[in-house]
Amino acid sequence: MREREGERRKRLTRAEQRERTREDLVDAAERRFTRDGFHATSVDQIAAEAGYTKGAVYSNFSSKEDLFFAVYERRAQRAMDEAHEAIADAGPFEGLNRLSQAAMRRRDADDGWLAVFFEFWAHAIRHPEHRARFAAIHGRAQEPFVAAVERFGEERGATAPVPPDKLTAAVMAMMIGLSLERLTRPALVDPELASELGGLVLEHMHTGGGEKRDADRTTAHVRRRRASRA
Amino acid sequence: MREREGERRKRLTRAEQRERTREDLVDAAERRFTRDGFHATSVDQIAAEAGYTKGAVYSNFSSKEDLFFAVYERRAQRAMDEAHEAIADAGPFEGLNRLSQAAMRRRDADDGWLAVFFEFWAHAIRHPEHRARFAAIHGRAQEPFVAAVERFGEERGATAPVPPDKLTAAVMAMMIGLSLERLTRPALVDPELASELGGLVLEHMHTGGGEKRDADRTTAHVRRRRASRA
DNA sequence: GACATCCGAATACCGACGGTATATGAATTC
DNA sequence: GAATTCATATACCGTCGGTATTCGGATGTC
Repeated sequence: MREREGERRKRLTRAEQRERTREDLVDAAERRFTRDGFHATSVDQIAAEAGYTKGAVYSNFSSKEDLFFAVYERRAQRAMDEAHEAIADAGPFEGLNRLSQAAMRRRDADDGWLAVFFEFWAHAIRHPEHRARFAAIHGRAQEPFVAAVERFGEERGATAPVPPDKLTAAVMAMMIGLSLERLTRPALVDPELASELGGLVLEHMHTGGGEKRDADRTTAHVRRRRASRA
Repeated sequence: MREREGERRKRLTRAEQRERTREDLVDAAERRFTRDGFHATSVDQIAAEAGYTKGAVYSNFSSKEDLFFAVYERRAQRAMDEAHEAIADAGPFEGLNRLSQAAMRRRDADDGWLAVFFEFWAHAIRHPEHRARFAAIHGRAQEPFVAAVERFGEERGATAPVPPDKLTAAVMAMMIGLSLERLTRPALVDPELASELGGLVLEHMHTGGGEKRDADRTTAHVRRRRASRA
């Protein structure tokens, strides 16, 4: 890694060198984190994989978490660009459709990232100094979907009883919960079920909720909620 | 902790002593794990909280994970007993209703456990030697709910297009995803929304899916699924 | 009841970890 | 071309999970 594509490092200015080191480290961190997880990957291993030592890491990042955030931010940005493009190209319906299909196609290849993402999420819950930054990226990554849900409602001419950001968060949380389950008990999760339930919820929330249904077909949960309002 | 309620430890037989030590350690582990998390809690701290040293832990448990499993198994057993009782007492409708209310009431108090549960789940995903045991407990803990979903379907006289264990796993995964989201971005998760969506999915799956609806009210996701079948 | 055995728990120790303080040497500045 | 700066390497720290060993009281035997 001391040379890259035959190009001698010596030719680089200090700022370029630093930038290249940063990129090398983020690349190596992404490979190792997704392969082995956050805790199981040591800072030494990442540095070695990139062709440096720990000193390079701590001179470019303030902590192991900061390095992970660099990976996360890059991945989130790419996903947002992809989502924005799909929705701008094909509108909210077909855009979400395409994104959902693409995610399904990538499913197994993304398991490593998904695993480390959950691991770091759990880590962030316990460490207030990282929680806000995690929540910020996680929230920003959902913005294209919130926008799509808004347009979905507009094109339907229906307003959901829940604001679009909360509705989007709920639907995505559902997908995420199913992904988490799939990593532990793969046979139990039908991949099509996830996207069908997502669609169901979205639809339901834009057709007046359960209020058009007759009482017999209402679940205990919903009935209890109505009772507690009265 | 060397004495308990004025009772001298010396009076105990060796087997009783060992059993008491185990209980003390599991109690201390539960307190520490739920308060600080799995990785942030050291085996030394747990031992000290229980009034022992690390030696006591490793003479009673094969690893830190084994100790966590002891905590998890005890909690799972208690939850199962509670669920079985509620459903046996009040039937699947009102039983799930009561359990859902009880969970809502405990919500904030259970955050610590929820956090360490997620943390360990992510840990188990990366460690095959613990994954099976985790999946077994996690699966067993859902059995009362699977049974309730089955009875729900029977009393409705409707069969869901998805087997009850998969349907239960999906609904619970949804709840879990929303809980996870709430730990990071509390304001974004409406607590009532979770149980309403759970009820919605359950109901929907026992009323012939979306097939009775007209085409206009079907989402892009569902339309795509139907198209891909044809 | 005295002695030998057993075994649960305490103690001492190990390598690996994240992080820090310091050293080094090449790029930059004057 | 000497002084300075600064990115990276190196040496070191406290803490961790886990293990090997030691210790001492309960247990079994006569």
